[in-house]
Amino acid sequence: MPNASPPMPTPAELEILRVLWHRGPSTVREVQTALDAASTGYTTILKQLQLMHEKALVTRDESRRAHVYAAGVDASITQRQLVDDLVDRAFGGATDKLVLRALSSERVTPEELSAIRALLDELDDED
Amino acid sequence: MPNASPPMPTPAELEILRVLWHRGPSTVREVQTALDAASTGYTTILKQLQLMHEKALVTRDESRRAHVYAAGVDASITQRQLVDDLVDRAFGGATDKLVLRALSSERVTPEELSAIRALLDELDDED
DNA sequence: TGGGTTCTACGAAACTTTTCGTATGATTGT
DNA sequence: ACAATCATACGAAAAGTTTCGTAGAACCCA
Repeated sequence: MPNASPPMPTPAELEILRVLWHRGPSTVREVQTALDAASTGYTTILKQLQLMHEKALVTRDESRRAHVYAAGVDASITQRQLVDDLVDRAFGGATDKLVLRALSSERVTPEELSAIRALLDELDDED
Repeated sequence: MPNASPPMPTPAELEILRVLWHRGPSTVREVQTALDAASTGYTTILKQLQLMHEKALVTRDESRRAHVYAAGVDASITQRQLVDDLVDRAFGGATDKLVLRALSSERVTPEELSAIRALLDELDDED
């Protein structure tokens, strides 16, 4: 049911959003332990979530003592925004340039290539 | 001939790099006028380029009075880094997820889809 | 030659982001 | 009931980014 207006998440905020997207509504403690190595202090995460709440990037359930935070923005919408933003900033708006750059990375597996080919076929069928 | 170690460019730095990648070696004035609307002050761009020089993101030719700056990092390498970074931060390392998200954007033209399909075919041939 | 123009260098303000210390209130277990 | 524990709130330091004002050197030209 999320939104449209909140600002783009910063890098640290995105880390937190990924946790919330993955595990669903969570307390500060849960987010902290989910963050690899938990190298960042507890109050850092707390403060981060409080700021994100002000920015409407997360919602907060205060009914229990340990407040429960949930993502306030869709993963799909946010990811789209981030991709579009990078397309504009680094590729001058040419989406295909970004895709080509991503695909020529050695980090792409054959399975991933298959998934992409399947999507291409779908897009063709639509038109 | 560029390199590997310089830090990732910030958003404002990326704007400048795009100008240098596009027009080649340029003076501060040329970069400024190339930047759309030239809304940012001259000394701002100058300072930006000086900082980028310290970071080795650009090289500088001081033989003439108006120093000539050139990109110190490859477009392809930098773009790859930025894409990989976004893949990690927003998609948990799954490159295909980013590609799918990019392709399902309404901003992709049929020509771009063709280019991507061509690359997929190339990648298949290699294996 | 002298005044206006165009540079660079330097420093610093204004913001944003990230981090954490400390205070304080709620909860728990013994 | 009391001490230890766990949570939030608040403030602010530390770090990074973006912006520009001002000073002074180099250049141009009437």
